[in-house]
Amino acid sequence: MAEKHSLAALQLAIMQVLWDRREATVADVREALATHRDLAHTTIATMLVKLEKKGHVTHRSEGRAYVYTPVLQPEQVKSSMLTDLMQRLFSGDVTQLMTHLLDESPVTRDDLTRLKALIAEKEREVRRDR
Amino acid sequence: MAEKHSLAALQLAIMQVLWDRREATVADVREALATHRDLAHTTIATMLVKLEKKGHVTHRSEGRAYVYTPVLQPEQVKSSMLTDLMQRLFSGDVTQLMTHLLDESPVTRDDLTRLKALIAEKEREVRRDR
DNA sequence: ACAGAATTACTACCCGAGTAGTAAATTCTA
DNA sequence: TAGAATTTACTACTCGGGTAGTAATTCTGT
Repeated sequence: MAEKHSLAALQLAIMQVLWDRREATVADVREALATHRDLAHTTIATMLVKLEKKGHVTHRSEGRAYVYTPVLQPEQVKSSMLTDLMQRLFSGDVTQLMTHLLDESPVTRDDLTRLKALIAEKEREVRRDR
Repeated sequence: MAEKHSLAALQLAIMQVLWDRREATVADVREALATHRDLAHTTIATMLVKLEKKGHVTHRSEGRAYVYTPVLQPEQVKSSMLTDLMQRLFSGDVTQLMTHLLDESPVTRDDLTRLKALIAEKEREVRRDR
């Protein structure tokens, strides 16, 4: 039962950093995002507090600074968000989503090859699991 | 060039109604959503005003009431939102998205069969188009 | 013609994301 | 050890989604 783990843009960006490094201080996060956006130190700090309030991260003290760690795995959050969108846009129907994707986004020959491989793999799994 | 046509939950629900019926009054929308949620007439009205301000709908007067029509096709909006999420979650990589989908969501044997068909179809298209 | 129903216009709130300043505490450094 | 730098705590503000009340207007049935 996928919970409501949806995150908005900046919050997700912050989580990505935490997932990447397994843990990070405010300064770390800020620096990691610096290439894209120059945010105030306090902005990141505020966001981390909010993320902690929502249960997405925890922190421990280390010297003067807080070291934040993610609580959930990226897969969980991504699943949650994807499922959410799939629900809203395609009534939760995977096939519909895929159809749309194949029709409306630029899919290369390579992508198709990879997809076929993925599906073959998945078929083997399904067969094995039952 | 997918613009920023993202819509939040209620706004999307309203658009779905408009797409379904091609046009609708506030009362129509309200009634259509009534099974799920009992919103005040004015809530829908406010939302439609906001949607109009964003360019998602237009209206014409018909008697005492406004008849609203969608400006964009559902595919455009869905593409935009899906692309958006794909960007944020999977750096815009279709294959990654698909992989995640196959790994983390409940995909039935039937789904797989349908997907294979879709891909075969798409391959024919790609071959033809070049 | 008029009471009542329907409808839009306007206003107001709450909430969470995002953004950041200021104050206070802590730590580093010359 | 005094001053500079770092960092958290607290506060505040904007913006958009969501929600709806009240007022004004317009129809509609009797």
